[in-house]
Amino acid sequence: MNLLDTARVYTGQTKILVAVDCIVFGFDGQQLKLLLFKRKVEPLKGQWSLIGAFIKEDMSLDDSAKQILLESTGLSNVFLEELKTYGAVERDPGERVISIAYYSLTRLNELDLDSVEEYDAHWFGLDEIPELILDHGEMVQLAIKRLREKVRRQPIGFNLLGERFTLPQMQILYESILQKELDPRNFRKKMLSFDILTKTREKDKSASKKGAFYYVFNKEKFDEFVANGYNFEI
Amino acid sequence: MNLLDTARVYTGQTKILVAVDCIVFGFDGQQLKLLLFKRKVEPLKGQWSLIGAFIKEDMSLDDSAKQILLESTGLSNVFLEELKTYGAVERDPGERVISIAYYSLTRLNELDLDSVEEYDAHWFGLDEIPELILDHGEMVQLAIKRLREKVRRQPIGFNLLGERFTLPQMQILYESILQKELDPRNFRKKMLSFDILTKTREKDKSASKKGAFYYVFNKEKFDEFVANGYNFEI
DNA sequence: ATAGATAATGTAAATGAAACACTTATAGGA
DNA sequence: TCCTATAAGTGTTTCATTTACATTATCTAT
Repeated sequence: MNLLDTARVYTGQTKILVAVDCIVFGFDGQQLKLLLFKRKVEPLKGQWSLIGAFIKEDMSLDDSAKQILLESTGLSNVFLEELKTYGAVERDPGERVISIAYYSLTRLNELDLDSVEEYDAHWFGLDEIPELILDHGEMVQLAIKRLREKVRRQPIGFNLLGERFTLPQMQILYESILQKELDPRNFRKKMLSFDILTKTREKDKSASKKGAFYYVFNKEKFDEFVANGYNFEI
Repeated sequence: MNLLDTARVYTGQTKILVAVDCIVFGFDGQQLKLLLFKRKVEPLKGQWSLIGAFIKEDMSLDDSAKQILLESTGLSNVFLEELKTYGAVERDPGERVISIAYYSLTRLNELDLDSVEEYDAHWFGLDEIPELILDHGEMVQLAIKRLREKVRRQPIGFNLLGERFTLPQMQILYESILQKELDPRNFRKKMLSFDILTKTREKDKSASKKGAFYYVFNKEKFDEFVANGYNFEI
């Protein structure tokens, strides 16, 4: 009997544990960071891990991911996207688990610190990520790669910044994601050319005496931009 | 009790049916086609569907997808990549099923026609795709979108052509994927500039009296190309 | 008043993409 | 065998985009 002979016959099929794991990125103004958790249960208790949970009978994958994020960080309405599904037979030593990895971009300063502490979490710079359980390290590396690709095509950087931000802040963010220095003149020119930022009259003076003007993301213009089939290369 | 309190406690968790569905693309020399199957079992028997099967206990997702493809088309060693995982609670009326969609690019002329016929399959042009069961239509649309993006960045076109091919054939393929006409001078210039094609001495005379030279894909040069961090915009 | 530090700005050169038309090779029929 | 029809093959110019690069402006603190 081969695979297809039994296709779509529901009874007698193997059911499997399914989990969602979240790769949570945040930006602290200097560098891109990753939120990791100390695993609380056996096996592998005490080791660093992504946050995740099993899928419940009555919840979709996307909703599960959203809820995990809400419970662990207090954040909702964040950028959250499926990364890849991991389904090697022996990937979890406890029992077979298929895991759908999601990655999210969060505003680090809006985080609910109580939630985070409750779960024994810690932010790590990308160059100081500890060894992770199972295939979580692989998930993280793929997420970083995907983020680098995506940030060049879509303006997802806003998800990592606060409501308002300065162009120098934004440049630092892009530099920390792409891991390379960008020319400030070219960066500003390009970023402003999309015409999706609105300059405010206030300045952020925390980083310099002169101060840098705050900008806000202009959703209406962005929606037009998307409708016209955007191209957002940095 | 919230989601995270129970995270990674294996016992007592809900197990779920998990399936793999394959979107199979092929190119017949004129247009890009999609392989669809008449569903053989209830519910929804007789309707058009992607080919798929439930995951067995002892097989990874990737291997399941490979095997499905092998059984239904006789093809192995084809381009096969995860597309997205579909996990809405009510997506399957029979019972909850989480499905990992894969898409593959095959050489239509190498297909095992017996296998295909045995499964009541049919090739459809992208403009004549019938209504599909469940969320398979959505999967197909996403796969087409992904293919269009991907073909601009990676030389996956080779997977849809035979061992050897002419540049006009290749241009038709790209035009049928991207759904727009390309300038033959610019296309050839660009394609040859990657330096991953080797010209042979034979010509294909089926399409013209003059005949077009066959080229073959040069894997060594391509590997160099990849190693240097390619960029394959068409 | 000045020094120090970051923000803000423009232009020229190089590269890459797009637009465009004619010549070449061959088979098949006159 | 010569002519015709048909698709294959080829270069150049224009335009747009990207990269490289240096100075002035603004403000605070001393």
